Amino acid sequence: MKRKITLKQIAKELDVSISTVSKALRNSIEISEDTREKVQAFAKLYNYRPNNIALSLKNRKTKTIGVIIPEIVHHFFSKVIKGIELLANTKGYNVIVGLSNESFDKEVLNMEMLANGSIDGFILSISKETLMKQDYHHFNETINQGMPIVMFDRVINDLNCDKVIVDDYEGSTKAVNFLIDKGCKSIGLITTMDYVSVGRLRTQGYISAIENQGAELNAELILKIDDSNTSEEQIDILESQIEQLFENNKNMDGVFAVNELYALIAMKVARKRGLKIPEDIQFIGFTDGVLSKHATPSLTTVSQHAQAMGEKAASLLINRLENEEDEEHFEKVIIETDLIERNSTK
Amino acid sequence: MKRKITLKQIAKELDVSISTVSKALRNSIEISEDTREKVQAFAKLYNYRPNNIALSLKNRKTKTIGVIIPEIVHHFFSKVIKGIELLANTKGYNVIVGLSNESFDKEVLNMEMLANGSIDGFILSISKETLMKQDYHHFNETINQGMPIVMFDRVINDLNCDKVIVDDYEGSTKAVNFLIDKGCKSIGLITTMDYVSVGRLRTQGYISAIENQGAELNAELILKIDDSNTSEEQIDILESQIEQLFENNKNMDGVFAVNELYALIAMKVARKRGLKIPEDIQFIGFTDGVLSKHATPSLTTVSQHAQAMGEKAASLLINRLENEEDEEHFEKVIIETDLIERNSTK
DNA sequence: ATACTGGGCGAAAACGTTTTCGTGTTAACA
DNA sequence: TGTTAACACGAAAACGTTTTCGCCCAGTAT
Repeated sequence: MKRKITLKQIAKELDVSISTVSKALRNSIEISEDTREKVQAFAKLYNYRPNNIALSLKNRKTKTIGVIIPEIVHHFFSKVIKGIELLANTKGYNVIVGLSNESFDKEVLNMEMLANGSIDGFILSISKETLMKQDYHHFNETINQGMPIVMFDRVINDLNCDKVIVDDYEGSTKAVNFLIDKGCKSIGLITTMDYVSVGRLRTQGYISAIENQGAELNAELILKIDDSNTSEEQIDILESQIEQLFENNKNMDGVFAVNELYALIAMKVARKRGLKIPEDIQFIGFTDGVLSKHATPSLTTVSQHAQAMGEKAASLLINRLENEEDEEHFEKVIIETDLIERNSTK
Repeated sequence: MKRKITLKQIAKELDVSISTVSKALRNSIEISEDTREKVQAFAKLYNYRPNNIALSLKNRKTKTIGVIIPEIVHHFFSKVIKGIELLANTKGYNVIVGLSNESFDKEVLNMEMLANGSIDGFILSISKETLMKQDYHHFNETINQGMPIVMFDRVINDLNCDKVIVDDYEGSTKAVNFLIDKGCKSIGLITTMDYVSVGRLRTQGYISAIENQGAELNAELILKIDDSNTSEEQIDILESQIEQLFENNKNMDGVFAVNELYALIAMKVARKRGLKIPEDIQFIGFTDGVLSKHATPSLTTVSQHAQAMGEKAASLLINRLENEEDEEHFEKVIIETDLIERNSTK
């Protein structure tokens, strides 16, 4: 077991100075061709690679991006990571992942762990608990220390950082309008509580689509789920709430859900009640997960282009890291949504 | 924007030496109480945190684990990462993620990027291309340089590292026996090509369960899918292959699939052919993804306990990193599978 | 013979820590 | 008063790089 070789060892072995070795390896013209070749041959033989940590210390940059997300077992987030990793890799960056588990404390802890020199910048999506507490001091402190942040999906507006979001509002109106075009007269909405900004925006999109149609808004048709405690076995509760929604709106012939799970459960309830999809009732979800694609019937959905979001976020961050120029001017990139038609709509 | 403060700056400000500051902050008795308090107060005021990179360089350890996986948009792998992250975090370690995308070259590249000091050890699952080429030099080199590796799920046996695997063989026999117990007389198998070790083992489990029953093995009942080109739109091909399987075995009344997607598509085909699930034909998949849980009908499945695998892998690695003693003796941990009964079986 | 020029190389600083080993001052003791 | 011990602190090395600057020597010009 031979440990990795260092410049110092090469220098000693070849009886030259460390500086000479370093310069020779970097093909400096200061060094004679003879010495250069000798050093390079030796280095190659021993498979020399510069130590990253030493380089990081010297250059005061790590070429590493910190990513903090609420959850990784989640199609959307893992796809974003994929996008980040893909782009980061092409630019020679590594990606270090921290999970907040939707917890404020873990989010803060994770950021503190990474902000002490381990990374050059953050890409993150805010945890639900943080959104609820509205305590953003850790973001501000990080930014004030000169470490750039790029937020995606769950962002807060008045913060000095770049943001990448999906056009939730527009995506929702698109979906609801689509249902209306397909003949739906009574469209239900299954959404989250308002503190999750994406839930709020999607709700607003629904509302404006309905109102633009000249139809009056029926509060009975809107179901707001409290998913703050993310326990797996509240799925039963979810199902009974949706059951209730159907019970209260017997003539409901369309449902827009802000995520695919809600949509799937709703379809299940509809089926139980003997409704045919999409003949009697149509469904659209929001997100581009696997569930939608392989559900029966497959679910028409508003695609968020998660991977593109990740790539864009990484690209924004790396740009900011490598061009110090454009300080004080922050971008807010909006990723367009697409409506993917499948079999849950006519 | 004030950059992070260093020992040197504190020393200058308080007119003491760097060593004094360092010792004062670590509560060394060498330093008088007066000075200690003064330094600590100042440090607290300016929110001093030691620079991780400098510490890494000094200690020659980074407290960071490198994870290389073939794909992250995948329930199994993301759950493993979750387990790794969870355990690593409690031990003060960070996790840096690299994706091989099932490509040999990217796997090698990613490992090289990280093996130069950025991390203390690897946790990885081998890419399909690497398995096919059977070129493991990069693993051996890494190990020879004194950097420990823990492999999970897709492992190779004759390598000096710890391994965490799921008992694929036993899981499969369990599943097939379950189908037999439930009255299935003609059980189909949908599996992958043999070079994917987990596919091979699961196939063997199927075979031995059938043979143990005294039944003769019918090659017609076994469908091996070539998923080496992982293009999304070969799903149609997949479907038609499964269609063929049904066509060739009209009396098939049970199907065991080595992953949940195969099982779902098979259920879809069965439904198209007018078969009722589970009355006419029963299904079991392998994996614990979301699809199984929310499919219609929900899929009985062999659960792999992915998160537990991740935790175990991280724990093995960290143990090895922190106790230099037990070199040369490597563990192979087997995670038991569980059969989760849902509605695709009687 | 003297003064330049420049090629080839090494010493040293710097990045931010921790830690070992002095060293100077003071108080106590003989 | 002289020796010693304890106390409080600082200098410096080390981790592995890169880079600036200076030095030596040979060759060329004067």
